[in-house]
Amino acid sequence: MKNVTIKDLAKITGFSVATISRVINNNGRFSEETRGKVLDAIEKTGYQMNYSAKNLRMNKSFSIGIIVPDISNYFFNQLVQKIEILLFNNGYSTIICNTDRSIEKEKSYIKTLENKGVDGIIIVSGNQQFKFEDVKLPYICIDREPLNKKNTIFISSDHFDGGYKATSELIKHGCKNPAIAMVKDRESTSSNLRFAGFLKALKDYELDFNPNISIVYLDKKEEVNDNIINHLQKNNIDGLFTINDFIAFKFIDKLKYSHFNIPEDIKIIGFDDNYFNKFITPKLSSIYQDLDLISQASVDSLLKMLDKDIVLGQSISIPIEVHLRESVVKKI
Amino acid sequence: MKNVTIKDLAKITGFSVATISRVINNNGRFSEETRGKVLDAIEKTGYQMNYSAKNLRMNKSFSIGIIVPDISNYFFNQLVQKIEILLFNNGYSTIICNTDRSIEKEKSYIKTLENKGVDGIIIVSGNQQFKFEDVKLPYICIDREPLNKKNTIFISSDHFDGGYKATSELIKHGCKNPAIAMVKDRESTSSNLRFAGFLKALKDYELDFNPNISIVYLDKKEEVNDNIINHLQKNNIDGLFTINDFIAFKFIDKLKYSHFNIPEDIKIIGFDDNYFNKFITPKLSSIYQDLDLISQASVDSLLKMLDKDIVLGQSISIPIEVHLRESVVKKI
DNA sequence: TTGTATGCGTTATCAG
DNA sequence: CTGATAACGCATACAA
Repeated sequence: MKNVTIKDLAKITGFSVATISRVINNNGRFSEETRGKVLDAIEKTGYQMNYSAKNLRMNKSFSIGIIVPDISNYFFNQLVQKIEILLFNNGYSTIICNTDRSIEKEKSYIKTLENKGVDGIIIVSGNQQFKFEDVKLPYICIDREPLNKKNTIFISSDHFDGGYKATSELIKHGCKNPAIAMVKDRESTSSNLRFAGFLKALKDYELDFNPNISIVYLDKKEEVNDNIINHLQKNNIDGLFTINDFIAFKFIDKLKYSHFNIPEDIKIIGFDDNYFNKFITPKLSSIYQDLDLISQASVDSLLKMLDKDIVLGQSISIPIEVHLRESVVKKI
Repeated sequence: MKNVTIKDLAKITGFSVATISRVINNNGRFSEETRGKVLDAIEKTGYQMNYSAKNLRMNKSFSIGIIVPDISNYFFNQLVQKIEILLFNNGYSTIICNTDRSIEKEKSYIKTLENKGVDGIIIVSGNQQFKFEDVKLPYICIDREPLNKKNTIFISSDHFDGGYKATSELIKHGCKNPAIAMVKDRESTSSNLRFAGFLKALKDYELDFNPNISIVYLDKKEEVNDNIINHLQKNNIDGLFTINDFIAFKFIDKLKYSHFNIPEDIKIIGFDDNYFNKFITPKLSSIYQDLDLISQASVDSLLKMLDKDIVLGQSISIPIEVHLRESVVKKI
């Protein structure tokens, strides 16, 4: 059964393909009667638009690429899912590219995406080193501040505020010697800002900052080993702001086999507010990022960008929320 | 800067577009010398294939739709991610459709996918009622047994074995009165088989089955409420096989506020082996599904199907594994 | 308000 | 081994 085309519709209705096309796209002018007849024919034949032809003709592909460091991470996979749905509802397909935090992969993916003819790209977080000077497609950045903001939109949670509030909560609940746990050599706009927020809180509450003590570095595999636990013990760390929830999970798990009690001896707060925070023991406090707002803003901006209907160079900041649970306050 | 096309390459090299096309696709015959020249020109110009044109001409789209009941579910989102990567590596884009377990949405998505011109569809789990008689595209089924297997491939973990082994482990570890927890009115091939495995285990170990006691139904929101806990208490349920890990999480959370201790008073085992099982207290036992094998088999089958290089009607069964943890055995 | 004709970039057929 | 050309389905400039 051959697919029916506008040519067939033309034959059936007696109009020309041009008129059919106009009715379908609702542009140009035609009589109501014509519209009715064409719509009838479409109904009867089950006509379906051939998007390859349309795309070729209009030089569009109705697909968007999204570049993300690590799709197994809660925040990223939620974000991708939400963006995917929003784009789908706008008629776009989403092509997901997982870089494994490798700059080479990122570059190669961007090439592939250009090659595939996507209409635009959403770049999520990732290593700061890579510049986008040579990306010709419209793109927006989530959580990674581009060096040159002139021709893009930058969307991000207020990570500085998140780091600040996370640390402040630890201090307000009695921590005299809080530390931050982060991954060695993993630089990103968002983690840098969270760290800056951490520092600012220490300063505002007049606590000392000693980089050798107050920063707990994990290796790339994010392993929490005995050395790290010893470090906490030796230096009387009584509060821990982990750069994300997943790392907090690993600390909580490891600390079960130590002399630390949470939150009595050490309080912990993470970032992202993973769905499972409520199900671990103790329930994990965290900084909540509004995934719905972020994805909505991203898709809106990108689609407007495609329509050249937006001023470039903007930065959009999404507020965070503190979600306090047992890992900081026993009774909640 | 206009995109360079094979026409430009033809002009540059002095060959015809036909020859250029042959070299690019490596079909037909041409001299090594020709190939070299063309490849040079491609290199120099940075030529990129226009897939819309190719797709139009070849009546292909190099995109695949995947229909999934609930992307927020661990098993489904992992599966989708893995399939997405495999397809991408084969040059295909993936269009993800989340049905929210609604048959209407499912039907409408299938229409949209046909409309978008995808080359094939992967259908994951979902309600059994829907028939695929009218799906014209090639499709494969994961975890949902199609009524008519003649023109598809059916891929699934061995859910019966999973249900059997989960229940057997409870019994072997001392449960005299195990129950199964499942969602009311959510019929799927996989949950039916898990349930069948549960029944078979009871029978083999000569335990009674009383549907009013041994089946714990949750409502669609999967809420574990006080009534349910009372039911466990009143009927001396000492083992619980939950139809997935997520429901197990909710039980574990709720049971913390009851007189039950896990695993002393009641043992729990789930299904899917969620990544977070290791991080909750007690660590959750589960039936592990091999997501890599499932996704690999699915993509392989579908791609072969597109090449008409596979015998239809096959069923592929993927073995499961029991992962025992603290929720069944205290020391592991 | 409608029709005609052209071209988007590619592949495939046929002829040389 | 290579070239000329038609065709894929659609949108649009221009003509009527």
